[in-house]
Amino acid sequence: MGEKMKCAPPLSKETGVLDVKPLRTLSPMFPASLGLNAVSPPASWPFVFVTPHGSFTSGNEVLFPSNFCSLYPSFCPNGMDKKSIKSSQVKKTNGSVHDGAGKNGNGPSHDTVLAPCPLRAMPVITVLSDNDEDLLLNDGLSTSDVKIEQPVPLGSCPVGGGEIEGSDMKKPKRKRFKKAQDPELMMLPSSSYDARESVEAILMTFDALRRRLLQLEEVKDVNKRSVTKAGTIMMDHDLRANNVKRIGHVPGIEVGDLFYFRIEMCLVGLHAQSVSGIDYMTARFGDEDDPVAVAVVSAGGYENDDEDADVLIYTGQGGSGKNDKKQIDDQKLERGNLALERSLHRGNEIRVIRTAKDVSSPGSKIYIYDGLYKINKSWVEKAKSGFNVFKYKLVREPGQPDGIVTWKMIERWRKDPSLRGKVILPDMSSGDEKLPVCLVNDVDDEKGPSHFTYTTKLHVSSSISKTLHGCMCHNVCLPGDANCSCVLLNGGDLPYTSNGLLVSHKPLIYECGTSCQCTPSCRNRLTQNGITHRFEVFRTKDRGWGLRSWDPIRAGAFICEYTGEVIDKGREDEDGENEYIFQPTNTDDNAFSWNYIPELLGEPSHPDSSDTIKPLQIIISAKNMGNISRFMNHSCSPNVFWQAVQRDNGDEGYPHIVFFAIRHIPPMTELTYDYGPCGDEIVKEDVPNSDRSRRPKKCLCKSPKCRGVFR
DNA sequence: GCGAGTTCATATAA
DNA sequence: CTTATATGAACTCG
Repeated sequence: MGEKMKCAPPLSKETGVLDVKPLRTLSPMFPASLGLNAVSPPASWPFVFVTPHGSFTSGNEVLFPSNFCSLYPSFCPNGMDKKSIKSSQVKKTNGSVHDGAGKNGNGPSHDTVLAPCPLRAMPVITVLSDNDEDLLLNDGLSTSDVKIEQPVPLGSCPVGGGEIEGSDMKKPKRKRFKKAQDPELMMLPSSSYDARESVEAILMTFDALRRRLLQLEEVKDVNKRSVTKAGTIMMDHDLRANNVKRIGHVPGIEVGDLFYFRIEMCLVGLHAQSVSGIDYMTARFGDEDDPVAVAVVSAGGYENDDEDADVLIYTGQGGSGKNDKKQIDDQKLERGNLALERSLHRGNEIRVIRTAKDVSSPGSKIYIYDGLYKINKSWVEKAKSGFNVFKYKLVREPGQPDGIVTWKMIERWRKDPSLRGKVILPDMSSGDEKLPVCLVNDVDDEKGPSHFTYTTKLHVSSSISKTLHGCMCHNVCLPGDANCSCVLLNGGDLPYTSNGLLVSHKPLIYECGTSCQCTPSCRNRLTQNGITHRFEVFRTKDRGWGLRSWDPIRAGAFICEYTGEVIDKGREDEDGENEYIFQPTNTDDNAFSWNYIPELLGEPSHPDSSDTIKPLQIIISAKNMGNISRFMNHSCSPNVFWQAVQRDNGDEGYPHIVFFAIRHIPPMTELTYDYGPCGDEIVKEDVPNSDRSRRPKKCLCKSPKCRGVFR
């Protein structure tokens, strides 16, 4: 796309000189999207990826592009050849015992040379059972206490520097599922946090790709296949995690994790079947091989709703007609049914994925990982059709975090909000929001936050210019409409999908405003129409009040706007310490790593980087008036990011600040965003008076990537 | 607005 | 390498 950024390099206010920000190595927004955590790659080198481990098999020489080191000196350690850096050694230690934690100096340290590698060969965390699998399977039949995660050997990493593939790229050979016994795969462990990071990065990349494909499909009249297309692209590029089937816990995946498509569970190794409900593998028990089930997807939704949430009655597969779901034959004891039967005898753990209806998009389902179960008994039943079906009773293993129980609990609250309990205020907004926002305290005796006025509006001082743009669309703005001035302002596309998801993070998004002709139902008015999730402000254990949602929040979904009063620079702390300040930081180029990778679609890489982004002047104080966003806490591993949206005035330094979900967020998970790094200048130099309110505070986010302090 | 039916997909085991 | 299988996903129709 030939979109041109109109932003000039920023002028420093004090000197009037070009204000060139030094490149930062902090990753304020996204811990590691595909390993791009340390730097954003230069546009001319789009296919550079950095493994979160920094470990490569010995003998693999990885080459930097010629300009790489000059652009990112922090990446190229002194004394190393600029063009060719031999990565740190990875010992292949067949059979040796690892502690599996990586925290005791066993894993790669942060000083390890991070060597970039072409995308196709991006090392994906792959998880193995211990090489002594026989022992594990017989000893309690659980691998859940063994966490050995490894990057796959970079066999396909081309030596000689990554050739950039364009749209004419050949279909790469897809890697098959690996056998857990393969000694090739026995390598050093790394921390389980790396696995989490990898899983999140894979899911983020998939969904960004999917949203972009959806956006393209709306304009061109092509086959509507964004989900499968995005999935195929991910698979073809080996952008996946846990590509080794295993019994029990899958590293990087936690009970309660959400998925919107079956392919998402394939990509992260939770459930390898794209359609079938029973995932199984042949495992070795002593000197016998036996097929056992490793994961099942319960597609039945809540049909056994009143039953014990820890029990699942699962029906076997097979016996149904070709294009028909009806039984036309007895089920046979083969494939998945056989595996489930063997699992009953072997007593192995089986991952269970339950489904719920997605209320925000009727007809589609949400998949919820509900943890490990074991089969308790099995029997054959005559179905309504008169044919035999297999039934299996699965019972949840004790001691796991809540999964589907939380969903069922919220379902009850929704019908009768009094069941929520510990409610201080049923609606903090007193009806101003479209949905009530309750204030709850499950933790201590605090009766609520100090007084403020709830407002859903941004209160702007009159000095801000009000020149408005406006489109002439009659009903609603349509994707690809070259006559819509709002589409053009947004670079040729509507920024949101038809179901209200942000496609890509942008320096600035132009929504339709008061001078646009389109109706309020125009999709380009997403964030001005108010909240769409049922939120609660709750008491945290150690960080005051926080924000979370009863509803699941999908990646890219609009959460809320930062409302309050726009204040002049230098007046942030006029009446003492002000913890309710929003001030945009211009150092978050990592926000753009949330976006899809253009090269995967054969598009040129986008020039969205810090030097094209005009810094925003706006400072918002929510001290005296504000909404739910004033309760959102800081995290160094956030699940929410902010986005500037132009809507009702012409001054691009004073946009609205709105929040979107980075990834799928399960119900009752605290929402957090990154308040931005402490500028070095603030930490090192004396804090000027005008910056007293921005004094660095000790961070309690507990993220492994925690920077220790925030503003 | 829904449920049934249709079409076109896909990852994996065998 | 090919083929059969499956509690898919998105759409159309009544």
